[in-house]
Amino acid sequence: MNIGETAEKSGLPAKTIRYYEDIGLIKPKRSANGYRDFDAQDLHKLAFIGRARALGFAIEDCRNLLALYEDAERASADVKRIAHEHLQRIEGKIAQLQSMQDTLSDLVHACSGDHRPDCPILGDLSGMLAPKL
Amino acid sequence: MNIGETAEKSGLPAKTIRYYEDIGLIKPKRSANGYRDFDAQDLHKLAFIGRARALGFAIEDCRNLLALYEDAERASADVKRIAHEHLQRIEGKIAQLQSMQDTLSDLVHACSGDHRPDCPILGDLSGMLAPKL
DNA sequence: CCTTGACCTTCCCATGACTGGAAGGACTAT
DNA sequence: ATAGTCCTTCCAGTCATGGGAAGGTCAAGG
Repeated sequence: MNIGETAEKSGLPAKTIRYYEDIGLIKPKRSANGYRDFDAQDLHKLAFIGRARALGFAIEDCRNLLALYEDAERASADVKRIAHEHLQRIEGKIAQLQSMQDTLSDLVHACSGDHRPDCPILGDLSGMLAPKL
Repeated sequence: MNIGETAEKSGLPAKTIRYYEDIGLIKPKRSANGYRDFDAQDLHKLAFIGRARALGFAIEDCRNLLALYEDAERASADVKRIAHEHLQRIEGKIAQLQSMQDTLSDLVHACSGDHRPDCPILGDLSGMLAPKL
């Protein structure tokens, strides 16, 4: 299977699939003409990576998860640890974004948004207004 | 004021301040010895940028916000539009992260996390288990 | 005057995970 | 033969820095 068909079936862009080969996540065979030749297992791996990426796992996490997936002797504890650490990173990011959201939401609501120059958003950024305690 | 003192007072690393000069956000004077020489206005701008960055605004947003801040004839509507668009991007990111969090949280709880190989996390990633409808 | 150490300068490289594009070879259909 | 689509590699860019090398400047102490 050529890269175009593989891209379509996996849902990943061809560029991304080449990149994954570059960094050693997959190792497709080559046809006589030099084209990459993907088999069902390559496709399965790509779909695995795609789902892991969609859950926000970093590439290195994907590499480790793939290795565990292919290791029949794995301990689920290892998988759980990776996922749990990732979950905590996500929770941290959500908290950070929600803090931004809270402040921004207040500022946007406080801004009249008309032709006049007065603006609490700029006031906050300039440090001239004390933020809420 | 040299860059070290400016970094300390603004809370930004000296590297970052040099970068901000590179991309034209600030234009500090130079002393005879070639050192950057920051005045109160430079420091104020840096603090402004620092606060905007802390709210997640992109550098280009910061540039536009700074220009509006320095324009006495600005319309607050322009500021509000930038902030509102940014707020929507943040809300989108939060929603995306919360969706990941939901799935991951379920998977992590469902994984026994012991020495055995059975793992619903890998099951989900491999596409072998139907996710909840 | 010389040295040490702290500061400053510019320049280039690395990050993460791709994405875009150029230059050129391979295949298919007419 | 030619056109069009696919494939290849390689190089550069993204975003907002951070790290580190090589070298100039300055203030203090001996």
